[in-house]
Amino acid sequence: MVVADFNQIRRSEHLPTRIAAQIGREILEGRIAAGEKLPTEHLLAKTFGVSRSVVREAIAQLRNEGLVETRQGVGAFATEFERRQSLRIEHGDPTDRIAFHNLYQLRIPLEIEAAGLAAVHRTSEDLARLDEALEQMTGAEKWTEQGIVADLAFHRALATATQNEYFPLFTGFIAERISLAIQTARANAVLEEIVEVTIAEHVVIRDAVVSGDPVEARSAMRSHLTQAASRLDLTLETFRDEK
Amino acid sequence: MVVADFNQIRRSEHLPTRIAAQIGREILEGRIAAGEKLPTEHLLAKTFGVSRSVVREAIAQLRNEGLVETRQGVGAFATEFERRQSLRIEHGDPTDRIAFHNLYQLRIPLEIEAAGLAAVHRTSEDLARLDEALEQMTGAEKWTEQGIVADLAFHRALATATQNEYFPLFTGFIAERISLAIQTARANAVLEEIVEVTIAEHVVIRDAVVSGDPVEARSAMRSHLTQAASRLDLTLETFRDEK
DNA sequence: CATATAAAGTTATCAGACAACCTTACAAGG
DNA sequence: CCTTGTAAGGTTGTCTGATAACTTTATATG
Repeated sequence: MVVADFNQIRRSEHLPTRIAAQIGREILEGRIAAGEKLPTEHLLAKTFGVSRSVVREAIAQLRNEGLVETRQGVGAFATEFERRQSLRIEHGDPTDRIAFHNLYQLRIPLEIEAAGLAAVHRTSEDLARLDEALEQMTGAEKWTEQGIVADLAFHRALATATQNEYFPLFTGFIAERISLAIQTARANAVLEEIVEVTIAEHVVIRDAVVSGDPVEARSAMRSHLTQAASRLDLTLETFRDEK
Repeated sequence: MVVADFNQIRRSEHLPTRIAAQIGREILEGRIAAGEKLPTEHLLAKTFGVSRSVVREAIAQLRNEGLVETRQGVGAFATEFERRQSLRIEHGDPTDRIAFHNLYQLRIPLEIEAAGLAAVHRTSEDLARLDEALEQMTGAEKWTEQGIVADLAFHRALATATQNEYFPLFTGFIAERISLAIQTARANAVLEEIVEVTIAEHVVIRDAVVSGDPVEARSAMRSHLTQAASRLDLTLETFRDEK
């Protein structure tokens, strides 16, 4: 399919989404103050020139994002600042250096804790998954796609081994973001050269988990993350609590 | 349409949200495979015993959360694993003891890290917010609603002080869940008696943040969390990394 | 003055229709 | 055999109008 570029035909995308975006902008930029009541659905429908269904769907979307709250028989209100708690994270620019740094900063304590908990709670199935990921890592000729997948699998297996469902949820989300950013940054070239080192670090973590030593597992994970960070030219504060 | 049919969904709270939750569960638990097509809106409406509008809103919600994708004229599909980008967490049973424990377990490393980072990066505005929360905490006669709000505000201010947008996002989300669970558990009676102790713990954290000592801030937060956990009859493993 | 009741306004839900879009099948023509 | 046109059917997107549920406010009633 190598044809002329007809993609220019901007098919108007999802009406409710566009309207939700517009109303959301009004709120975020303060033209609709926090706590203030939005116009009624009827009025919004008329001003936007669409049906009430579309407006309703738009409002539902905003409510889902935590930007508005609706009360039947009363109206829709812009959510107060303090209560805006949506865990929705926009797919921002993957090359955003600061966002990347912040994500990594968040990841570190979670992964370290996960390593410690995994060392205590891991089952034999967990250990099998860890070894499987390590094998795939070793099998990968270079640090290509497969290596990245294996890396994700390793950390996911570790998070699962905590026996705490929230760890795979959170760390998986973060790790995926990070690895995506790395991929788009084309840092692969750099990584290819140090596969052996990376694998060695993972093996240390695995051994600690196997032997059931949480302190050692945490230490191994900490050093893995800091070294990986330095390979990515990240500068991070890391604290080690004495005694 | 005259007869009662109690097999259908009870109308206690927002219908679309509940249906979205149910369909979402079907997807997350694999009963609807990734990439598979969902039943048509008409069919879903009939099986749930609601109108198509409600089903549409439910699907819109799921689409918002990145769990389904819709294509006009074709259908709605469960999104492939790789493309799922949002963190979806069920509003589970607040009294679920295990979920509560797991949430707390996740919270600990995050809050500790946040305390350390806050000690390094806090601005004067951050410190003002911390003190404001502390004042409200002190002002509260008993550990009532107001005290809980102040507690949340304190931890939110601390997370904001990290200058890392992800910390308030994640910790705020978790903390709110936890406090909700506590409220519903009617543990207020217990808490009322130890307000002074709780406030004192917060003051120690604040002082460490003010003096810019990350290690001390972490230590203070750690002890606050572990003691709060013991007041809630939670047993947690905590690891302190030696040197 | 307190309480009950009515009225009006708003969101929630329902029902049915048409529009826009996609897929498929099949016929027509090369 | 292959390509193209056409029709049909199914699905989501949008519209319209109505009813139910809920809240607030005003009014009447004792």
